[in-house]
Parts: sequence; structure tokens; C-alpha cells
Amino acid sequence: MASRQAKAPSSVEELLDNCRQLAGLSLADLARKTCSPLPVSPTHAKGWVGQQAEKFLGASAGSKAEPDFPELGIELKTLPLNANGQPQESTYVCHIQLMALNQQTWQQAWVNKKLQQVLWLPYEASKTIEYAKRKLGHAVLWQPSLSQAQQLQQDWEEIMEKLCMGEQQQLSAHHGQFLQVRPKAANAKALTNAYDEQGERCQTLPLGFYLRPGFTREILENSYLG
DNA sequence: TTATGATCATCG
DNA sequence: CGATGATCATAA
Repeated sequence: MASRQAKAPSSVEELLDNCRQLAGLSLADLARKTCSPLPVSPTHAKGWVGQQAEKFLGASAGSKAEPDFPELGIELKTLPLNANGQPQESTYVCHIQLMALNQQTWQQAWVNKKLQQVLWLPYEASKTIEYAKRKLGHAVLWQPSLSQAQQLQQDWEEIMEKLCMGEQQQLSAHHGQFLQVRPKAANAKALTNAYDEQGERCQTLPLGFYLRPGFTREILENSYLG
């Protein structure tokens, strides 16, 4: 059995069932499951856990701008936890299309669609644990609460207003309570097309939407209560 | 080049 | 010492 893409789950139950098989496994176990070698240098394999999880669970492959499980409308996100069992880092949501942000509504926004339903897969990411021995946790299927959805929308509107005015130069990660904008590029010299304040085409640093650590921390904590 | 998967590493 | 800005890998 060579390394291959698993079959897509046909139901939420099947997906959650597959997730239960992962709970408690180490990253070394995960590598065995997906027939993939553990990364030699984790620093240079930042997305490895997420990519193996996609592979094992049968998420749609590659870089398509679609939910990981299109049939189910579910987005899969691994969630690295620090030594205290809490999310430490922000979570990337999606790329921002600077050339096509006019007239977008929150309902239509890609970032909103992705956050309608997310399957969070927490795992130990503390550097005090040897990489191969870090364990996967129990997956949490989440949908935003009313207040979460409202705050996300508010953040999005504040950010989009600036973007639509061509003010991406003045935008920074300081904006937004839950949702923030950060660079999303190979490096600081990368450029993509956009419009400036005068509505003229220009080139600027590519951006993406991210969720602040406090937000994912809240999601995880709430899941323990349920 | 644009999208995905993210974490790294420096600064305030 | 947490958040911001920068960076790494891969697919199409």
C-alpha cells in the first residue's frame, strides 16, 4: 500500500469516526498511517501535520479554494497547542483577493464560508516534546455562535472597508478583535496586484485572513464544556 | 503566481 | 513574552 490520498468521507459521522482513530496517536504514528516520512527538520515543514491530517481523512487535495470536504461543507484545521494545552499561534484562514473585493458581502465572503463549519484537530506542539512523540487530540466540530459570528463580521467589515479604499498599506495585524489581516507570502518582497487610493492598479504585499489565538482558545475551551 | 498547509523569529 | 511581520514547503 503506497502513499496515497484516502477516500473522501461520505458523511460527517464517517469523518468524525476517522478522526477518532487519530486521537491519541503520535506524529510518528500519523506518519505511519499516511505512509509518509517524518520531516527531518520540522522548522522547514511547517504545514506537515495539517497536510498529513488531510491525507488521512481524505480531504480534497492541494491548493483549491474550496472547503477541505466540499460535500460536507467542512473545513479541516489542525490546531497546535502549547505546553499549557492552549493555542499559541494565529490560524490562517484564507488568502485575500485584492483585485476582487468590491461589492462583497459578509454572506458571500470566502472567509465567512470557510468558518461556517470547521473541524479542529488539536495536537501537542510544545517544543519540550520531541517532534515524533507529540500527540494528536480529539477533533472538535465547530460552528460559530451568534456572538462569534457577529464579531467576525464586524472585524471583516472594518478590514474590508479599508481594503476597498485601497488603504492596504495602512492595514496591519492590529485591526480586528478575532479576525486579523497579515502578510501571506513567500517573503516581504513578494507582490500581487491591487488598487491604490486613487483606484489605479498597483502592486502590494499579498495578504491573508487569520484568526487570533484568543479566538481559537475560546473555541477549544467551549468544546470542553459541551 | 496564487492558492493551500502553517509556524518562525524578531520587535515593542 | 505575546503579537506582528516574515518566512518555509508544496501543488497546480
